Order: sequence, then C-alpha cells, then structure tokens
Amino acid sequence: MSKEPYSVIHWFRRGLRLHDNAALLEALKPINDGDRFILRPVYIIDPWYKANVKCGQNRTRFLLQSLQDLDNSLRKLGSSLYVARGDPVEVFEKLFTKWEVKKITWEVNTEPYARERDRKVSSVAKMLKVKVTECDGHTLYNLDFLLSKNNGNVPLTQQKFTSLVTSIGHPAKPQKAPECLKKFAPSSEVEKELELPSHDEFYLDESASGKCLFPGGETEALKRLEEKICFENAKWVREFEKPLTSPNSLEPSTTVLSPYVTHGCLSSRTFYWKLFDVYEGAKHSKPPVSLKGQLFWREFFYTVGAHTENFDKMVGNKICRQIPWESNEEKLNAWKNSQTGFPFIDAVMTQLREEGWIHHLARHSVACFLTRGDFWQSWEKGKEVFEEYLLDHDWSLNAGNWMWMSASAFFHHYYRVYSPVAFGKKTDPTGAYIRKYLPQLEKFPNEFIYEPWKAPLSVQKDLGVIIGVDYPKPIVDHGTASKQNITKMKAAFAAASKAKAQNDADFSPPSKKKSKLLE
DNA sequence: CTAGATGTTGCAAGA
DNA sequence: CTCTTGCAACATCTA
Repeated sequence: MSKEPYSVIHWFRRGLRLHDNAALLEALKPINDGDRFILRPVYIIDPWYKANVKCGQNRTRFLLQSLQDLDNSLRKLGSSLYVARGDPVEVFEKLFTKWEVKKITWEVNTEPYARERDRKVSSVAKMLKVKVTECDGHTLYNLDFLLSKNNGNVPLTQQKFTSLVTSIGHPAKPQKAPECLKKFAPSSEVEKELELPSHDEFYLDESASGKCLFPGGETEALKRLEEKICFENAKWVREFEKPLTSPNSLEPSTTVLSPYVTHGCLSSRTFYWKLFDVYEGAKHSKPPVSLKGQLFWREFFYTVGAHTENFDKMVGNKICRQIPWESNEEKLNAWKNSQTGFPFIDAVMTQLREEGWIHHLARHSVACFLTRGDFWQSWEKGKEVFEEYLLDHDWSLNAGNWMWMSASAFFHHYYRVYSPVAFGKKTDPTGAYIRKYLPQLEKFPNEFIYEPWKAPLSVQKDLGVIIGVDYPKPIVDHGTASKQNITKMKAAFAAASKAKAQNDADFSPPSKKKSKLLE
C-alpha cells in the first residue's frame, strides 16, 4: 500500500464558519494538479488568551457553541474539527511533522498579538517547508490596501473613510461553502485523542452564565441574518438609522448580528451583499447611519486599529488625547456592578453582565458616564469591563469606541454630555427597561423611576424600598460632576493642543516664514 | 488668512 | 409634539 498522502491544515481562529471562507477554500486547492491530500481543520486553545484577554462566562459559552457548530457542519461534509491545546508555535511544530503537512492556510488577523503569533508560526512553517497562505475575509477589504488607497494616511473621520471605500467600490462577493470534504478525509482511522473542549476546560460554569439569548455558531448566524436582512423586513432594513433606534427597548432594536461577525460565524461580506440585495432598486438610508454604515464603522475602526501603535492604550498612542483621568476603584466597581444609584446606568450594566449585549447608544451612555461625564475614570478601565462581558467584544471596535466616547480621539464635543436621567426617558418614559433589569425598583411610580432618590420617604416606605439601603443613592450629583468634568476637559484639550502645536513646530519642515527669509 | 460649515446619535427650555 | 435656541464651544476642512 502506498503511504498516506500529505496534509493541508486550515487553521480556524476567528472565521468560525464554512461560508465565504477564502482560506478554507484555498486549503482545498492541490499544490500540484492531481495531488491527493488530507484536509486537517484545526482550532487551537491558546493559553495566551486565557492569560491576557478578559472573557466572561457568556462569551466563553458563545465560543464553545461556535466550535461545536463548526464541528457539526464539518462532520456533515465528512470532515471534523481537530482541537489542540498550547502555544500555536509549539503545536504546529509537532503537527507539521506528524501529519506531513505541506500547506497551511488561515484568515488574516491584524490585532497585535495575532500578528506576532502568525509571524512566528510562518517562520516555523518556512523551516519545515510548509507553504503558508493567508487570506482576507474578516473585513470587507484588505486593510493595508485601504491604507495605500488613502495615500498611506490613516483616515480619522468616518466621512473620509466612507468616501475612501466609495471610491474603491464594492468589496469582493462572498464565496460558497465547500459542498463535500469526504475525499480529503484521512483514509486511516480519524484521530480521536483530541476532541472538542469540555465546559470544565473552558472554565465554563453553566450556573454562572446568564440566559442564552444569542447562541453562538454559523448556523445561528445565518438564521439570524435571514431573519433580519430579508425582503419581508425590507422597509425596516431600508429605513434603518442607527441614532433613531432605541437603547432601552425590551427587545433589541438593532440586528444583534455583531457577536456573529466578531467571531467570524458570519462573514461581513455576506452581510454586505445581503444588504445590497434588499437595498437594490429601492430608496434606502445611507452611511454612516444606515446598516451598511454600521459595517463601515467596523471597517473604519479596524483600519485605524491595524495602523496605529498602542491603539488600545492612552500612553504611546498618537491619536489619543492624553487626559489626567482619576483612578478610583470604588467608582469603577460601582459602575461595573450596577451600584451607581442611577437606575438607567445600573440597568444597562446589568443587561451587559447578564446577557452580554447592550445597544450601541446604551454603550454610549455608560461610557460617557464612567469617563468624561460623571466619574472621570480612564476609558481603558471601562474598555476592560466591556472586554469581559460583551459577546461581541472586538479589540479594534472596543478601543476605538471608548476613545470616541471619552473624547480622546475622533470625537471632540466634550461638552455634549449624556444625562443618566434624561437620555433613557426619551425612548422609555415609563422605565419598563429599568424595571426589567432592576426589579427592586419595579414598583416605583413613573415620575421617580429614573430618579428614585427624589421619591418622598413616605413613598419609599410604602414601597418597602429605601434609597440608600435597598438601592444606592447616586454616588455623584450629575449636574455638579458633569460641569466640573467639562472644565477639566477644557483644560486637557488646551494642554493637548499646546503640546500638538509644540510638536508640529519641532518636527515640521522649515516653515514658510523661514523660506521667505531665505528668499 | 479668516470665516463658516460640518462632524452618526446632548440637554433644557420655550415657542 | 416638533422645532428652535442657548448653553459654552472642539477640530478640521473648504471657500
């Protein structure tokens, strides 16, 4: 008998899907025509993530469900997912030899750790004569290509970015999932020693995770896409304007496709072209507020994130205004654990911790509150809390949006402060949302639901809920705190522009003034 | 050079 | 209920 043919690995990292997976399709192309080879779909549980990225129960469950779904889908096609543990460099060093690997493919990941990791794996592959093929697919466009089309400048406004992608034209159309993988299966017995991770291995405690409102996986992702972006829903899709959607409706007012796009269960290009189908020939809203605009926002933060050093930090980050934030554990914990005494803020943070998804404008409210609005805490601290709890946590989007909301970058109107009382009232005057997430306040009359500390003590006693005992008093007076913070912001902005002017003078080429003197 | 317009999504008060 | 305005007012681009 001839020996086993060589192997080709497709390494799943994000991109946990079979549809529109360019790198997976690339893995199915023979190195030489007529080659017979074995496809090895691999996922690696890399301890670096456990050590360096905060990941709460809900997102852990989402990832596990996504892996289970991926394995199911692969099995239906005659393949299966091989889950390995350890540092990818060490894992591949062993697997390349063991399986006689000649090629490995993966989807581009532009986050700092992933880049470094992929660089190391590439050099091991080169040493062991394994061909590496990296394919786009997580974003609509190749991010280096976008930068080159913008003359090497990082676009810093959405308007700039929109005109850039508009001048480029549509992104690539999505590719179909492979139909059958049987001919790539190992002829001998399938390797069984490494299986899908168990709940224990992922430190997943079902009792500690919340209701599963958004199950992970490509199957769910495509189902949700069909439900939301379809002709039956055409009016809603075409008229969608993000700022007009509600942050505190009891059912999400937006698509909640973000967790699926983040994990790559849903291809952003599949999303884009599905929107195109529903838009086609009809009047529809436009970026930045439209649904397509939401994909552009994602692409925008990815582009800036991929090309800005220390993008997720304040210090050493060129685009981030340096602001003397305070570090107060008590305030941070009150915010994180819904103990600020502002029901709207506390309700949003409860929804975040329990369910893992909150509306974009709810994120704005709590982010503004923690940073420039009320608590004057660093956006990096808030970013870590979102990192822990969000199902759709995404390195680029999280850092970018926190800088935005804290007026550290992109956004400069620091005097526009969200009110923790007034903002929610606009879309939910009776406080149904607060009652759902803070049941201890359920019986408060509408007039006090956003400001329970204003209810007369007699009312509090009748309800059996004493503010300051059963629910906290507000930690700060919003009026006073926000005014003080606006003043601090004014000073920080002035210092920053002074520093910028100094820097420009130091590093700019000879000024016109000097040139004139030379003439 | 200056002035004016614009930037995905503020609030409160008053017509 | 919708619209306008004052609040105190940034950075950036264009004319």
